[in-house]
Amino acid sequence: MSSQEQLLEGLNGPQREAVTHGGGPLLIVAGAGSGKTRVLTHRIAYLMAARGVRPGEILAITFTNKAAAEMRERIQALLGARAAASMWIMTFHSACVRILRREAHRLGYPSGFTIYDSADSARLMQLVCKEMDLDPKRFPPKSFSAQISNLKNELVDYDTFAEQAQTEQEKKLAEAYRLYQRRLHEAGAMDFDDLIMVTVNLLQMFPDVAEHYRRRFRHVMVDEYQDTNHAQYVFIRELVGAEQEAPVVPPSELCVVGDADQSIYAFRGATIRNILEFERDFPDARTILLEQNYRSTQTILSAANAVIERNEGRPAKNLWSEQGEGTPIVGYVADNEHDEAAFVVGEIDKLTDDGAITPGEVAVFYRTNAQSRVFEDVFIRMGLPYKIVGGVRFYERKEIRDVLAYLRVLANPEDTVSLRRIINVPKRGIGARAEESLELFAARERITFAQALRRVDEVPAMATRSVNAVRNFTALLDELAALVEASSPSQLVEAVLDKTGYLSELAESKDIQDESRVENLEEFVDVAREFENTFTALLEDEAALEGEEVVEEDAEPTLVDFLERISLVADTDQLPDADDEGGVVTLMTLHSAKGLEFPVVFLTGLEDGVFPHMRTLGDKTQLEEERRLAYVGLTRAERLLYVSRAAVRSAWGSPSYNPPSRFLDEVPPSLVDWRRGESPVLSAPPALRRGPSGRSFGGEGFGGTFGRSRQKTEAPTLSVGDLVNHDKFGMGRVQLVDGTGDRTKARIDFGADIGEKDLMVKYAPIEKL
DNA sequence: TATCTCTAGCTTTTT
DNA sequence: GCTAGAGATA
Repeated sequence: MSSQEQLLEGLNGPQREAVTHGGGPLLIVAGAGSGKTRVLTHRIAYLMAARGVRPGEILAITFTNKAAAEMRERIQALLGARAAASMWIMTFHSACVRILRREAHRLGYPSGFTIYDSADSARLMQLVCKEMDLDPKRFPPKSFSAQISNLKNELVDYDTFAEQAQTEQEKKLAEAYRLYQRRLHEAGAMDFDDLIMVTVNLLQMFPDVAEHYRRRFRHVMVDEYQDTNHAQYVFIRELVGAEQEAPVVPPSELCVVGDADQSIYAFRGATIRNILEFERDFPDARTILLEQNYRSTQTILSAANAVIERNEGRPAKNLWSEQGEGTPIVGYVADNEHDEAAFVVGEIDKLTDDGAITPGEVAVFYRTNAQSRVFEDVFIRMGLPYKIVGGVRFYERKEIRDVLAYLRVLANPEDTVSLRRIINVPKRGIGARAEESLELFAARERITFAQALRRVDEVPAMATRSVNAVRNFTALLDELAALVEASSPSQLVEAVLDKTGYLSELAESKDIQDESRVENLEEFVDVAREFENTFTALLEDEAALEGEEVVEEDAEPTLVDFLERISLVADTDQLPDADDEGGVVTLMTLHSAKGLEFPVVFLTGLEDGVFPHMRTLGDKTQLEEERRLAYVGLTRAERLLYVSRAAVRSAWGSPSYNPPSRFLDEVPPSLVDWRRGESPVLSAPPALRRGPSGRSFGGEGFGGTFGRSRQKTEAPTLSVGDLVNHDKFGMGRVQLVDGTGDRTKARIDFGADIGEKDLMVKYAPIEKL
């Protein structure tokens, strides 16, 4: 059998077609569990075996590092490490950074530009708003950040936006956008959204750059295409060169894979449009449907199909399985979240005791990270091994960010946000006052903050003590900067910890928290060492591969390489690794669950207000996204699926009585075996019940009359334009009413001080005037 | 200038 | 129930 035949063996009809299709653009609509990654990797292998494509000509783009790592692994298994090493298999952001490092100088960025994550960019926006003297109540920096991020995802630059700005809000936003962008550029920094947008700009402004990458990447593949936003879509289009009039290089072959039903990132700009309109965007496109599911039992698929069918206007798709009916779904109604966690742990205990299941085969899903705490408590108490994916990330810890800020300043002295973060950390007597003087001086002299530091003697009204403190600080930076050339990243980390006195300050502290900080910093040094080892190995691989080209004599990883790795590979993405014996139970949010599969899945917190999330209840579009999220969760399960909810759950410190999730109602009852169908807690008198916000419905606590529950009798019927009075916010006017019955939501404008609020009419303490 | 205390707002989800 | 930022106090 030829190697080509081997590659096609075991694939079903549509899968084969997808692997062998050549020529025009290809859209693979891949239902959950339909062997999408298998098709992608086999397609790549087939391209090489049957069509003589070189690995260097292949670009495969994913959304998460997790997905990229998995694909690389599977390609390695198929084609060997050498071939895998010279392919670009990476996230959108990594691919763009790689292009930008080479080309961004054309737009005035240093090649070692800093990458600002959301926290950094929020900080910069705060500085910008302060500089503009904006009232944070009326113009919240956070909201500005969010809006600018949206604009960038739509490829709207500040000039374009300024032209169309009408209201005062928009005009201020336009101004903030411009200043923000200027500060970024001055700092030699880009935020996450810039990485995509600037790359697009580059490809559009410099034909030679576009041509270079078009020549290189003859085959472009995009995974999770339903999650692309507009900027990413244009990036792909430019890279492929689909729309040229008279192409110098013929368009590259494009192959995208996606499933509109699994689009769960619309909230950050992803548009299903891209997948729905693929055939219009790329003429001569071919679409192949993969509908056979190899993962789950028919019971699980039927449940998932029944739920997702409630979404309107989706192209019909019917997942089917040959795995048989399997076991019914197990349902459980707990009294509260502790009870729910205890049930989950109890079930896992039973399953693993029987020996039928190992902990590593079990996953517990929840909607928000906050829900993980209870599970963690119970897992620890019961001695069940577990692992939480996501949550508070290592690199978001204060001490790590502090050290990182030092490293970034060493790599890029103009990086203002980082510089200002560490200017007085550890405390060295440069307070808010001194910082402000420096800022003022910089503004007046039209120089950057970093330059102002160097001219501290000229700053007026600066205390001698402060001047000395600043001098010592710059001397410290210079001392560290002198080490950069000759040191590895890990040595630099150690030097920073030592010479700044950061470590000794923590070591002397009596605070127990600081002990774990020291440990985290030690771990960080290890991370740096680990990075050096793997990086050097990788470089050698690549060098060996491109044999005829110049082999770099010193394949030492630089500080910039290290920082980039940390910005883009947010966590040492802990995939559940099948290698270690038995493994541990995986706990994660539904979002991080995408792309994974487990024999046993617990889907928890199925309550209206939790999942679907409170903020989505009144909005049909958002609710449909929640439903897709439910679909993703349900389809992760291979053999055994549990669904559970809690009658009471404490949120914001006080209990809230949530109704069952509507998604539960959408699962055909015949598929669910309710271990416990209701909770006695539900029969508590209404006066004792509390709404999601913790306010009691009726009178105050026990004193209230049962009959006076606001739940049924007092929810006012509102229409747009009504005047209302709110216990806390005062008078307001109804702007918008949405939803029906208990789920009615109203947007009410309470005037300039408070602004608009979206309130659940049923729960909010409002009366109609 | 540094530290303590209080309060508001907060929880989606990720690169 | 927690945290970041504001304001008060030493």
